[in-house]
Amino acid sequence: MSEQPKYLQVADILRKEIAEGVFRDGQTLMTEEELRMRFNVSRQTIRQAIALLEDDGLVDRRRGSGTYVRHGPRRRMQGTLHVGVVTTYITDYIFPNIVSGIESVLSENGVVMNLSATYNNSRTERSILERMLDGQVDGVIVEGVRTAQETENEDLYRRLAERNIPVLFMNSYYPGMPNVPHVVMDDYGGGRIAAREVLSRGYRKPGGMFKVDDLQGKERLRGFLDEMRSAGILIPDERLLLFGTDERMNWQNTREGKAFVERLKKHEADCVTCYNDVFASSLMGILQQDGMKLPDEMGFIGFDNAIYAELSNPKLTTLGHPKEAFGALVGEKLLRMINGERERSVNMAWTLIERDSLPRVDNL
Amino acid sequence: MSEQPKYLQVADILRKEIAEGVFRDGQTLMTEEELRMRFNVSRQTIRQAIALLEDDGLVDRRRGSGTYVRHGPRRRMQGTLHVGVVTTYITDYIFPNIVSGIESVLSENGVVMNLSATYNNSRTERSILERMLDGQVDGVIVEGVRTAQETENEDLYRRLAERNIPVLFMNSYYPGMPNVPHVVMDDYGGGRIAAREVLSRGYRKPGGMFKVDDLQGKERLRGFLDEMRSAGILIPDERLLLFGTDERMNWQNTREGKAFVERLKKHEADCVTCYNDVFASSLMGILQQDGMKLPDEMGFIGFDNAIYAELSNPKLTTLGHPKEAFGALVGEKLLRMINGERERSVNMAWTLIERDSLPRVDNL
DNA sequence: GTTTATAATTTGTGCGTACATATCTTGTAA
DNA sequence: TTACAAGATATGTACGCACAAATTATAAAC
Repeated sequence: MSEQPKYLQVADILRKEIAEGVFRDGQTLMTEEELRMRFNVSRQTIRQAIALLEDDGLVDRRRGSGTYVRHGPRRRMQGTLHVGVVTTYITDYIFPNIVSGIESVLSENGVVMNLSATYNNSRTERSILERMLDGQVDGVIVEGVRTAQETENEDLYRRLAERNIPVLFMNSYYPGMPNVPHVVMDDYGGGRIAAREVLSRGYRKPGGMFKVDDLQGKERLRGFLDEMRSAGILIPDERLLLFGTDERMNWQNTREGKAFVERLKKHEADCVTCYNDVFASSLMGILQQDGMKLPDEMGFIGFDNAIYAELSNPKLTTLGHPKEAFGALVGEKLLRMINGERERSVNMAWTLIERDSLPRVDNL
Repeated sequence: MSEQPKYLQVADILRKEIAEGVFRDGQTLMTEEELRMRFNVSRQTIRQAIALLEDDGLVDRRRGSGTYVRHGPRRRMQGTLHVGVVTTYITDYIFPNIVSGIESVLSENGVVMNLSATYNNSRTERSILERMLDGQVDGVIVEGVRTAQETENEDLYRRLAERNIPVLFMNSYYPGMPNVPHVVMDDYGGGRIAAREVLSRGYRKPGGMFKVDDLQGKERLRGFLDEMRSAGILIPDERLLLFGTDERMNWQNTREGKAFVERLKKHEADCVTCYNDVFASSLMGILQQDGMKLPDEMGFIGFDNAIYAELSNPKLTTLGHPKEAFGALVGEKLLRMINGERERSVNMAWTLIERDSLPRVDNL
């Protein structure tokens, strides 16, 4: 009684042993009677502990037969497999395309998809993952939330791992969890491609704006700066705008945002590499409203090749995200993981899509 | 011991009494001791029964205080509300728009949406609803599956009702469950509008193709035929093609489908009212491929005003589904239901959207 | 060797008791 | 009236026992 109730202690020990694979060979867990003697508690206490494991879907009890550890693919007898998909947004931007790619693979395989959005909020992510743990999903695809920081939800991911529920990160992952595979774009490489493109087209005062509270933005920025540096160009802070998710919707109203725009109007930079196409078209619109002629006076390059890229004026030169193909790969990978295969992480390559926003310029 | 274990019997009785609102006034359920005397069983048995109710989220136990019946809005202490949304499809057709409308309302209110698709399969619907029952959702929005037939899943809807989890049907509902409110389009009225439109533009040999295994199609067809009849026109079977979800993807390869197309090519009808825009544009394409000049040789009218309506050639005249506004209304209604209000069913009106596929014709 | 009856094993149900711990109520003192 | 302490009340934990019901292993019979 010292600290925790006995049945919880017993449950924790068994949980750990199951995770470690102690019971892998023999299909059966020890008998209640054996456990009773081992832990020197009453049988009711043992039963209380095992009930917890059963709730978690870790073991199956069969009257007259024994208690069996569920391991490997947890296919319920006649039930359909369920996969939870947790993205930051659902109906915006390129997410419908990615989700569509995932869904087509899952539905072709008779797997039900269960889709939720975190809105890049860690507590929402927590709430969603808790529900997934309650609801017995067979696999989870997650787009990490503010992955530049440590996640508060590592305990939930650990519980998923304890239950042998495969987890696959997409777009963005938590570096603190190296054992969980991910499928992401090669953001560092993308940053380098963007930088190289900017330079090769003759720009000499490159600037950039990046969201840096997720890995994508951090890596894109890092690649961008690295490539610039290796070309002998050091970008001063005045030509960079860094911001987080919370400033996303109204970065242009922040002090830093306004100052940045003012500096651009004075032509302190001759082009801007943008975190993604939303910000690129938003920034272009602001500058145009203030009378700047684009793309003549300033060049722009974005990421993702979203609809904005086609609709904006000038049309955006951008790095193309495979979207549907990306989602399909993610779905296929998770299905293989559910079937017990070990999967490696993937960094997909970007494709440059040349449009009108980054024309070649002549510098004396 | 006769039939069922005692603890199950006790649980069932309590479940029923809770559903009937016996404990509504006093916030607290009877104490374990009182229940023990009432049912004349041991306290352990009572606890076993109450544990089941707790798993279902029907009651809350507080050590030192008592056992409380959860009724009305089940807001978990600090947790976020979760709403399950079950549609037939997610990424196709007008569903992204409807879902987007729902999502915007829910996310504005800090409610997490949990989206799944049935693919119009009753067993998939069952599997999804079971997961929702496990995972403690606070409300459910469902698009009924093949609502022209009885549903096999009425038991699950009953369990949702027992737990005071509000359910709202959208687009299509089960007539056998009159107590569950729904938000649908006025499909019967839409059928009449389409018929009136066809007649007023001078068509004299109207035909139609309808999916009739869901309420929408049945009602659209009924309204269409009623309006025709009241105008003195009886449509022979040869000018109608009726089919179900399973024939959806390749109706044109079925015997009936082929025969129907052949009759159209012989101009046995001068216009076709179609279940929705997918079928309208699909049918137009087939006829055009066979050399028919549209819309001169045959008129078409669809339902829903999906993208197809804009993209097809000729552009489709169709009845406009409000999509986002529809979804928003659905979301708002469910939120009110979660807050304990009683909501009435809604039939939303269609708006005729005139494009090019149903031109006025001159008949001698 | 196969079948069938029997016994042993294992989990499920049910009762009773005791004490722990959190909460609520009541009474007393300031 | 407020604050605090003691007691009453309710659920939580833990033990023990007995028997039921399903499964599995064993032994006997053909």
